[in-house]
Amino acid sequence: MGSPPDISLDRSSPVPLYFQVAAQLEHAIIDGALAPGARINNEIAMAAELGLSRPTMRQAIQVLVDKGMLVRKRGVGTQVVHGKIRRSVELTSLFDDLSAAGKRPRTEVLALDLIAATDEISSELQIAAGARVWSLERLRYVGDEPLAHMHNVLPAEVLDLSSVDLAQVGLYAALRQAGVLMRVARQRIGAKRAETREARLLHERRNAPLLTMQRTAYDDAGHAVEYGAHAYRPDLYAFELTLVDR
Amino acid sequence: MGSPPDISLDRSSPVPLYFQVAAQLEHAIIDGALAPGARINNEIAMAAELGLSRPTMRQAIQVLVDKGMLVRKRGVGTQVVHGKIRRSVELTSLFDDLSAAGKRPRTEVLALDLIAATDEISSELQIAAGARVWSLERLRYVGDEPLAHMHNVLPAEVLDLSSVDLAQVGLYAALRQAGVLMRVARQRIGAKRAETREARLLHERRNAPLLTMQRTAYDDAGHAVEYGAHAYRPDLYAFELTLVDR
DNA sequence: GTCAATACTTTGTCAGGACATATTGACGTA
DNA sequence: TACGTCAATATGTCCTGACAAAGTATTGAC
Repeated sequence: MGSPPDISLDRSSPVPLYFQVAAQLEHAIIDGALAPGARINNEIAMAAELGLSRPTMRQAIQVLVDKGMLVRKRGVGTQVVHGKIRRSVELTSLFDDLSAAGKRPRTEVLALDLIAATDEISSELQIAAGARVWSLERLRYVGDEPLAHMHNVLPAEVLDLSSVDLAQVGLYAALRQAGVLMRVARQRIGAKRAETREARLLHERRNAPLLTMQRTAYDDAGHAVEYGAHAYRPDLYAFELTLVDR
Repeated sequence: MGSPPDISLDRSSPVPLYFQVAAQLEHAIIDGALAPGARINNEIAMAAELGLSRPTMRQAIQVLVDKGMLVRKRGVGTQVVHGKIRRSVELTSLFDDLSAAGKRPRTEVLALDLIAATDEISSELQIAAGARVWSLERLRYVGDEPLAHMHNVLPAEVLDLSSVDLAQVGLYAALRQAGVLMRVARQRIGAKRAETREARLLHERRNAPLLTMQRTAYDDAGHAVEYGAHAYRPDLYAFELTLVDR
């Protein structure tokens, strides 16, 4: 068994105990104090050391199992996953992703219009055909190079996009600021040829391969709040994710 | 509150109670007995009706929350997610996926060799350079059309691939049959141009866009058991996934 | 030395209980 | 009508306790 990392709990904090433990274990893994392949102490002993109940300890460990950082085996114990963990699948925007990766994304708003939803859009967003929606077209740059061409559609009543500085704020951050809690997204990742306009926007040749993603995002009441169709330059972007089989 | 679906429990079954409940709730959602947007009964009442403890009921619901089929809100209740749920992100092979989708996948093995791991392969699989690995190259068809060109590499000691009928059995099924429990995979999805040979294999034009995926899969002890590099025809395949923000 | 049985270890499942927190609706007041 | 307050509702967190199941180590017999 590995020696336990230094975990301290603040019982007066509003942050749940299980979350505090999970966060500190996660740091220990990321910092290397818990090495890949290392066995951590058993959950009964750890719970006793920290003065927690076992289900609380289990819940903390489960958070990291879900992130793919720990694996558990009945009769054996819990081990740090070998190999580099990139990130779990998360419901974040490209702006959030690039920012988190230390890249300074820059956004150019190509068009923002309040339009009537087409049949396709109304079907995706499950709203009445002809309902008012924001249609937002943007280019996202990293450095001097355009990385993504993005078209997003949102029901008008979700938020007033005209009052958001979309060159500075990612779309999802704006939704969060407006109190929209996104909980579920359906996503489809594919590839296509760059058409003439899009190729020009993305500094690629016509017919160059582009990585594509369509997404419909739903809030915590289950209402569709965004439909997006994005195209990315594959030399500048890829979807990296860690899958965990429970 | 919606009326509770008809849930029956077999307490003599080895299947955990929480799993039985989750499965039946899932069927109720898929069959339409629980409509999108519908509120399900509160967890305390449901636990009482089923003669379960509340944590067990919570665990069942959590399974479906993790699958993106239910959303929970404190003070309000638990609701079926609006919108069609495709599937959660799962650690499955393309063969499994296509089979589950009712498509009859056909496989053509192009090459199977026992080779010495290159530096790149040994780095990905975290094995010694020069160690023995299986190198497997295949084409996967749906109907008469090739859908994917796949190259997979596995450490030799994981299983003996030469004794597997890879035209009939998916690679992951073979690993499972050999007792390998895959738990975590790192995946990278991108796009590229089809090179000459690959284009010919996939019945595409040279330089056509292909959807790509590289994957390293780890077993439940954290050992890398597979590295794969796949290319798909984007007209025949896309990655569809449902993200859940917990 | 090998193999089978047993004991030990550790996670998985389940129960019952209590309190905290967020949400919503009803009601009262200005 | 609008706003504030309060109670009811429902999930979120945490605790104690017990048994089951899977994996590993140890021991004894051959």
